[in-house]
Amino acid sequence: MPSMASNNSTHTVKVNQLNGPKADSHARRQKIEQHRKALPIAAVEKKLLEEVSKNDILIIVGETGSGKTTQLPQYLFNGGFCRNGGVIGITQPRRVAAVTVAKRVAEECGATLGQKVGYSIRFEDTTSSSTRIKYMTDGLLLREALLDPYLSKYSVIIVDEAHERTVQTDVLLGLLKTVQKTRSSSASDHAQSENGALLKKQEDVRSTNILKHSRGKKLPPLKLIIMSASLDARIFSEYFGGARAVHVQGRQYPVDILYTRQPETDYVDAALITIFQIHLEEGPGDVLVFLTGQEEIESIERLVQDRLPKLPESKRKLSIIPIFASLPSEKQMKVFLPAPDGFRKIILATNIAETSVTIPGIKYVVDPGMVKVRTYDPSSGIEPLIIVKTSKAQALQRSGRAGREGPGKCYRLYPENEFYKLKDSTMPEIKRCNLSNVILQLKALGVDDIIGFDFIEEPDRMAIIKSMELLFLLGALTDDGKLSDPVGHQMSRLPLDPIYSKALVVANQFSCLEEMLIVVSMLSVESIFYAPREKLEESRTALKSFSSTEGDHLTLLNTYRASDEFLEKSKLVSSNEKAEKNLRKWCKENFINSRSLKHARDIHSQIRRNVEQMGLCITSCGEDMLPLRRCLAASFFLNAALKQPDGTYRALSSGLTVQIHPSSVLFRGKPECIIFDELVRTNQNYIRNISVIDYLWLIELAPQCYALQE
DNA sequence: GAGCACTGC
Repeated sequence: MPSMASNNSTHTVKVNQLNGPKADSHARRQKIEQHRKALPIAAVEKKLLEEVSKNDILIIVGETGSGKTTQLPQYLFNGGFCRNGGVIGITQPRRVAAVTVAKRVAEECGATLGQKVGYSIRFEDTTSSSTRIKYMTDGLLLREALLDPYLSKYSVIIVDEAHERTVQTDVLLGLLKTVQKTRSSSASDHAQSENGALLKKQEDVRSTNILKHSRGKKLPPLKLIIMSASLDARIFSEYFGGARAVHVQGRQYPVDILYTRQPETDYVDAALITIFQIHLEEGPGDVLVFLTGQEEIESIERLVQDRLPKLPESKRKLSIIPIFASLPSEKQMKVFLPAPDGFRKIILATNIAETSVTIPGIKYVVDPGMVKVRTYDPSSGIEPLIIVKTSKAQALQRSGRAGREGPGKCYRLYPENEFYKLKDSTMPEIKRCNLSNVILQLKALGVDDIIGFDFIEEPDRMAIIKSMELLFLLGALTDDGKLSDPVGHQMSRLPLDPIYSKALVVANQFSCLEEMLIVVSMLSVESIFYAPREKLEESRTALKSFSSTEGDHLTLLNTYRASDEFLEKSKLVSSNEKAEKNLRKWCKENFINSRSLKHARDIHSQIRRNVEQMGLCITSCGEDMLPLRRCLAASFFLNAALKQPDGTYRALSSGLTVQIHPSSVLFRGKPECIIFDELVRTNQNYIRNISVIDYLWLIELAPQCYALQE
């Protein structure tokens, strides 16, 4: 291994001679350089460059703290991999990671963000024509592929965190495998061919390779680097034809793993006992407890508070901090604040603390070994959340949270032999989710044979068939399984659930695109309304001013319009910033989740641009909401339900007995025929976001599914 | 009369 001894130590002399802010920045640059050189990956810079030069595909297994995400792109840039204007693209599964890493790397390069180094995520693109190191989400790169099927601007693509195996990462790997083959083996005359022809042409490429080779300009080959933190690189290596894998050391403090002697019957109770045990017997340091959901977190919080007065006074200095995704962000921020003097922080977290949020100061981790996951039942289309045991990889990830700043301890609330019985890794998302969106995107990329597509791991056959069927019934696919024109093509361009895309594509014919843009934006975000138990009455009164007797979709429309009107008025008299702040206050008064509303506004402006680019005319139905409800029927027809004599409903496509969720404005109304947005299974089958329709509309607008019954 | 892990375009 080449030694990477410091080669510019002579600069140190100069630094001491400088004064003022310049000296500060110089000192800072030096500090950055020192930090970079001390990273484990720095020792293998030269070796890595050689490996990338020699191999078109390289798997890098980098442990936590190796520095791979920030350093490798810089090594490649300095190693000449951006010659001829090529861009190094690095994908991340999460937005925050793309943003924070890009900022850090820009600083390390001494560049302004958006110049040499930038990031691009949905709603936010900081890159420019001079950007050479581009961090982005993997979903965004997939979208880019729809416009540029050969990803021609990239000379290197690094897929980071591939071990997480998100749907987007898996699809991206399949796409990149083909893109790379095409770019290294064939002429680029397809580059000028129409979008979406990429994989369809793949067959021709193989058979008429030489012929194609002689025409057109050749695209430069694509270097592909897959980075994973899991110790097992085999699956990636095998997928890429026995690709070379290299290992980069990490830098983590040791974490003591402790197990229970016996299996615990009640992990919540066991967690509670462990919290107190750590607090009373262990030295200073904060505690991170992994729980499965909000309910568990709130119940443990109450239990700890209840027991606290029973402790000796000197031992009562515990600060309990809950964190989960739906918590308002200002409350989430509390995990980053230091506890009051002498207090120990006990952080009660969901999976959010496993990868998304890194909390400083954690010395102890309590891991009951359970996690809540979404599953998918292809036959009913329901995606229930269930509590299951974690995988070994997950348990390791959790315990690692205790060793970031110093040696730590992890308490696994199960016996050691149970650990060995756990699955090695979590089942990839693609094997347990609805595939309709994935299939629509692959079709748009020209993959006609979905079952024959080279997935790193094959999805369930039944799930593929069910999703194809849905797309066919929506009119996105033709009889022979090809993307339909224009409906399928238009739908694939929209970053939405296929049913929502369908609603937009047909809204034009109902002259209600303006309204439908708002409705699908509001449906696309987490719940807009919140009703805290202690203020149930107040929140209900607030909702009343927006509610419509015709259903929740119109209620969402009214809400959006009311908020928009408020914001516009506010902007007339205040600065934009002040107006946004006023809007947040307005949200609070009206029991609306302002984060969700902001998200809906962002989606709205994006999809409005999308439909304009498609050349659709944005029409409005004005005061008459009938066309809007008919349009909902024309797109949500698979989610239709009829009232039964006992007051429950029968979902027409699945035959399931369902109930209107109590949060719906139609909960008491009980109309004869309705369409709904989603079916959730808890104690019962509940349907949410519902609108009143006429059964005859279904026969008229969805004859492929409904006929007049004799 | 009910509660929902986490991401992403």
